[in-house]
Amino acid sequence: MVTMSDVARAAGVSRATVSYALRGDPRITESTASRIRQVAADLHYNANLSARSLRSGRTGVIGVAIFELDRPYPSEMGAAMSREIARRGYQPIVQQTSGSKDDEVAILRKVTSQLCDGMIFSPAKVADEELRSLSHGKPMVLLDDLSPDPVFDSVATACEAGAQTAVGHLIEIGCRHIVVVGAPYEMLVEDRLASSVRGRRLLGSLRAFEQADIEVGPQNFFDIPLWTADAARASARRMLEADRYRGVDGVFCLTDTVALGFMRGLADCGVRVPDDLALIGFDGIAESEYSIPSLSTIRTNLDDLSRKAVGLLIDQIEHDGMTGDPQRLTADFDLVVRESTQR
Amino acid sequence: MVTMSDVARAAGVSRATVSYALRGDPRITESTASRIRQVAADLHYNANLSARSLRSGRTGVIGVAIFELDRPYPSEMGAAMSREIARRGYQPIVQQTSGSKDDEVAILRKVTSQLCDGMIFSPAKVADEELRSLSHGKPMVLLDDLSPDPVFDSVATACEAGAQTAVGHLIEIGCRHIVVVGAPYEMLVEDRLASSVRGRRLLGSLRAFEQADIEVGPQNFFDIPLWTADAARASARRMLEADRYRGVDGVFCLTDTVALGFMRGLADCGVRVPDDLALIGFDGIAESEYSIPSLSTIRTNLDDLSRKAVGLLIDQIEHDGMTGDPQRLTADFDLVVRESTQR
DNA sequence: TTGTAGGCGTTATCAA
DNA sequence: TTGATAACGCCTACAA
Repeated sequence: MVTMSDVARAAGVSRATVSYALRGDPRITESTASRIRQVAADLHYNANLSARSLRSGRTGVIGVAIFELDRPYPSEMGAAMSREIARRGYQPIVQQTSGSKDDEVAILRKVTSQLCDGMIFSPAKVADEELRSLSHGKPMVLLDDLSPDPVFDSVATACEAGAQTAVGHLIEIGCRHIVVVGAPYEMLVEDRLASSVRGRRLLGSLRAFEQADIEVGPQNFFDIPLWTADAARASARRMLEADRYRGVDGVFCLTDTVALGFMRGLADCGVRVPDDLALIGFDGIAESEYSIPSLSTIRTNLDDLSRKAVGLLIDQIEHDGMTGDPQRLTADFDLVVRESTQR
Repeated sequence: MVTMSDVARAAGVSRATVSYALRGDPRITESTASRIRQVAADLHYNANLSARSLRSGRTGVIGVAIFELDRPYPSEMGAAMSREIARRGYQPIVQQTSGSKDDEVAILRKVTSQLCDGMIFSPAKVADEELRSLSHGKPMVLLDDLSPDPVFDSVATACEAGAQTAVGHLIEIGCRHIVVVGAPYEMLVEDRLASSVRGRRLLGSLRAFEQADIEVGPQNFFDIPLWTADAARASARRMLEADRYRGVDGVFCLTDTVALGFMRGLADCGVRVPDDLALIGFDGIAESEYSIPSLSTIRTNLDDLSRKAVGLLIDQIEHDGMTGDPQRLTADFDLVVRESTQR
């Protein structure tokens, strides 16, 4: 390994001079500095991150922890975050939490507080208070943290407004019996506070029903065991066969992945979209554009989400922590109308 | 921050003893060790990775650099690698190279050689020799590195055998005019050595044609500008309108993403799959199971790929470098027959 | 404008 | 079985 001392020796200066020169400190003359840069390049010198970090407490790395790397929405989000982090001059690293609490904790302990100057984190299992102690004061921005008593800055997707728009769209194109797929009716009662993404999207749906003076009951909600394409596909038949859902002509799936799985399940049963039934999703994943039929959806603007999240985080990093109360921003979204709701 | 000294003081022992105890060194009595672990836990002590790494040269982190985080195949691969790395007791981090050479180089210089004990890397733009110097002797395993003169251990997808199986399947179900989408006919001549994934898949296709005594020409190959769903979708119409491809009844797309985009493009033109035209892809991404119609494909076994790649890498890490010549393994695959080739 | 020196938290080598 | 001590490579006051 070639160290700073090697560069210093080769350039005939001291280690300190090399350090200053490479970091662009103005006190070193340009001629000396450029000679040193040349020597460093010739020797393939690379500053040792561990040493620098040990000494300065900075690594220039920002971490992004997402749920599952192999699901479309989280991975598109991770990609957008990575691009924005790089654009802001930091090195992005991505990790998957797999939704297990142990993984979340391990990542926080080992990686965040060690390798990263800050972290963008989407907490699934770890509570806000625990996060605070795990973060050891390191800057952190949360995604879709809906806890009533936030500890960190956060950015949320527009769950309520988006869901309201989705269901509103179904109503507008003339659907008479609309079902929201992905959460049970009972949840409306239990989680009226809507401290989860599911709850928030449910709430937004309810708003749309209320606004159109549509009375809702269990027949307007259909739960599935997991938000996966598999579960959604299998569930479609169950819904079609249930008396309660007879005559459904419009479905809002709480995510695009669920929508695509559900659409596939409908195809398995010979139900045509949009002819027999209109379908809309939520997220705006890439596949929604290429599916047959293409899927209408509420598209979260991931560039906007990333800009907001990374912006908040870098503010914290560069100003030594949060200034004032935790902020909560919301990402832009738009309604994308495609074939699946074309009547 | 709570350091080792704090733990040592609180436990009434020296720093060295703490270090040994926490790392399970047998020379510390179990009673002392467990007392120290208790104290460390009480104080929420976390070993400082930078310091540990500076001193020992190990971080316990393995990096995975993939092309694009938001494309299905790379992201599924990243997820599988992450799981395998974690299973082997290391911390996985993932980075996207975006296919730009600068990004690849930056990641190698800043992250690999610094934060990671080793790296799994899929080189797009950087040549083997350059990699060697960038890696600074750090363990590395490459994916789909087909250079004739390998420098690193690598794992490849079964491009040739897979493509041969795919085209063979189309022939078997009775297709008479088969087109390979994703590379031009001319490439067959230019790249007979097949030092790229594209070339290898082309070569495999050719084998299948030869084996069935089918003469091939430009009418059996159709190039698209990029391996994206977008480009594939737009290209479908162009192919259907070209004289040369009149009467096509079977298509092998060089990746699933291309296949799904192409299928969408066929739908745009009113061509039905599989009735008018059978279609098969390559990779085995999750969406291929849920598309309408579902997509037949050559599925790369990502668990097998990960086990092989991570296995090779950890061998290098734990035995201080490669032993002997670079190895080249190949991942298992299987043919998955679905609706798109059901006749 | 450049050099000297001390220390960041850990691990490894000794010595006790 | 444990403890003192010297690195690891870099950064930064401070001295020259």
